[in-house]
Amino acid sequence: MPKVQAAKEKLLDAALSLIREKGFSAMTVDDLCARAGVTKGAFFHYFKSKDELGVAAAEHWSAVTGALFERAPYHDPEDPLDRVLAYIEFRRALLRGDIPEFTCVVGTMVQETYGQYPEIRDACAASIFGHAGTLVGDIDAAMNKHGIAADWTAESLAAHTQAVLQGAFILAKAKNDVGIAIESVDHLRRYVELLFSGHPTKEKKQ
Amino acid sequence: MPKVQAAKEKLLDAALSLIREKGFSAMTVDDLCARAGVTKGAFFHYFKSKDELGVAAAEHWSAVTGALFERAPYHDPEDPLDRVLAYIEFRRALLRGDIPEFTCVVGTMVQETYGQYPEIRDACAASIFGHAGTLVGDIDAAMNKHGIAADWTAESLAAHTQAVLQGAFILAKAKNDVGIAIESVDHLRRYVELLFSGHPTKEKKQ
DNA sequence: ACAAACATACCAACTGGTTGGTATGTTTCC
DNA sequence: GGAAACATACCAACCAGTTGGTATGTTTGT
Repeated sequence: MPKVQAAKEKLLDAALSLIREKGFSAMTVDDLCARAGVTKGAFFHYFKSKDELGVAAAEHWSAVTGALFERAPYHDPEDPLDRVLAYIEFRRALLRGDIPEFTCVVGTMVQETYGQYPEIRDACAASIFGHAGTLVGDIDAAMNKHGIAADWTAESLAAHTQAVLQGAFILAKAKNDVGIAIESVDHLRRYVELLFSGHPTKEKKQ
Repeated sequence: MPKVQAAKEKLLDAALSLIREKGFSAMTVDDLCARAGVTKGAFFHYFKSKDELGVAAAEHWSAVTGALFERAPYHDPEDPLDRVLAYIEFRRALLRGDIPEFTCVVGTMVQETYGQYPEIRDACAASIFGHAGTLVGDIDAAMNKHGIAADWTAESLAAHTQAVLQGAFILAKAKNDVGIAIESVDHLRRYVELLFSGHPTKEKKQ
């Protein structure tokens, strides 16, 4: 059982949960080590500084969520609009449990770091907009199929879905209640439905 | 003329700008005193703890923004839907300058404090949902006038506007660019228009 | 009217615990 | 046996909060 880099993985996982619970600034290196069950020596063996861990945590988050969304079932529908709506429904279904279980690590972290740690900010941006980018293909296909010529782009709608989700997390934290977040996601779904309603698909309807 | 409570006001104003710049946790009491131009003694004369300042800062933010929105011109239109759309346009117009100039203090603060300082969280919630509450009357009136019987409430739409704005701030911080926030507000405006389009007003149309 | 008593508004220096980070081991794997 | 993977011990700077003060009002008793 060689457990290569076991401490590093444990530290990164601990970082994700601690950032979700108390944010990046309030999370101390000692917190991190305690939760990971390693010592400070291990921490600074793998990370030159707390900032560097922040960047690594954002990248770790991208990897973890990337895998989750890649294997999620919302890609299955044949119709691209159905895939977009299934994505939103999937995000809605993820809103369960306590708040730190469903909120976004990089959304939380970027609020505290955008002005002070540009490298963390950029890693968070890569995570958020990288994920948004995975939606662009489906939105674009839906726009084409439904013959939509709009003053908005697939990219901007994809980004908007992330804005709604990030904002929903903030409202849930403030109200200490998931329900308010679910309602915003419902508004988002309704918005996408309205955007594409009244635009029959190219194939089915002339 | 020893300016009654001059230090307290300066400390609260300093808190608003510092929280917007670096968040609540990363802001130290020394930071606050330096920016306010007072000493630590003055700080602890007015606030028992940093937590208590957090609560006071949220309330101060409520007062400042409350006054701003109360005297804003978006209340002028006679049609309630026009007032709602004018509010969104007003929020859009506020998205100018550097990021700390337009982002939301309580939205930032609640992310870091919701799990550790329930009193700060509640003060932030009161600020956010108190402001959202000022929209409910207009939305309700618009729903009545346009004869809308929906599976959503005026309250939930009002909250959703705040979710979009909060999320837009996060995206702007991540991308270090206001533009992405403006695009989300445009999506929000389009959503409200779509919700009420196809529902002629009760008076004008039969 | 007036001073003693008290309250408010602040300041400078200090404290003990915490923080990110380092220096120097010891163990584990190939 | 040698390097990577940790652990132990420690430090200087920083942190929230305290102490003990001064200066300037305001209230009260007479």
